[in-house]
Amino acid sequence: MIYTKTGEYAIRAILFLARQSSDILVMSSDIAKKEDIPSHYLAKILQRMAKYGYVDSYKGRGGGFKITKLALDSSILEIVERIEGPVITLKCVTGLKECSDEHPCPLHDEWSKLRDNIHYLISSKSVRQVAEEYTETLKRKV
Amino acid sequence: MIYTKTGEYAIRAILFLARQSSDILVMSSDIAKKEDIPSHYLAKILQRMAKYGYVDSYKGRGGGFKITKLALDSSILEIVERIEGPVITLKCVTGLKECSDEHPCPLHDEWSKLRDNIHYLISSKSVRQVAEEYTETLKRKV
DNA sequence: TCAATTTCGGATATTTAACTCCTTATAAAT
DNA sequence: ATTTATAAGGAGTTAAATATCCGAAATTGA
Repeated sequence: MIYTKTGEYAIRAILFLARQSSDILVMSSDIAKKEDIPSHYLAKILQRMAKYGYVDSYKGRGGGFKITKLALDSSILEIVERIEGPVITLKCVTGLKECSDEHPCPLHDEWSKLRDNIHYLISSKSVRQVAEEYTETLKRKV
Repeated sequence: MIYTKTGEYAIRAILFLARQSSDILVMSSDIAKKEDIPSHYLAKILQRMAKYGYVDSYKGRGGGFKITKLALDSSILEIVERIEGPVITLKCVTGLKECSDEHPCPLHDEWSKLRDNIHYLISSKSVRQVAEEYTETLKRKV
């Protein structure tokens, strides 16, 4: 896996919220049900994301969460790293201690490229873009 | 990270053994010291690798481990997956439940390619090749 | 034969991630 | 006001990964 579960849950929740119309509030428990995420655990994650400014939260009856502009304009990578720390930290796929740009192991350069590609893949589009494109895809398939 | 620590330790140990001359035995504790791996923990991993046939083990005074042909001819991926199970299982970087080849999310195809590339990177060369090429690199740099 | 050394195998401990539960604060509906 | 519904926050539990410890078995050297 490339994220922790916590990070994965965070993204799933954010992308879910990003696909809702901007004026409604969604309850934590609804997201949990729809996305099949442990309810109380997700609640904690949303709580953190509210602190980071990725969602706005409203207490009390009729309350819930909605995504913020900040999150819509952020990349998946940014949000995940905020939640779980650096993504793909392994120095090199060989794990060799001495492996570095100066003393590269045989896989080092290729691995560096791939790692960059992964980071690019999840950072070059905004959450908004990903969500919109995904919605389009689902429509077409019907 | 792309491997668990256990998997990483296993590879480091295997690559270390692959770089030793074929007639000597190396003690678990030596590998641990040289590769900076928790000694007792590594011992367990070597024990498992002995069962899998990746190393031969010799008890008693003067005993230790040496790598087998099987391991030298295996890829890093094969060995890691034997130790820790499938590498990079996450369905997709978006984590979306509905995401699949039929209903691909916007990152799905690119991610599939990258995942294949990673697998190729760590499976197309044998441990022997990687070890030899790395030894060459280290020589040149002196 | 005995002592020393090394792996083996099982048990235990520690750490971290994942998950749950309970109480409080807040807001809306009755 | 009171009830109901929701998030916030703190504490606790479970599970899995990581790490340590110890006695047994095997092998070598004295």
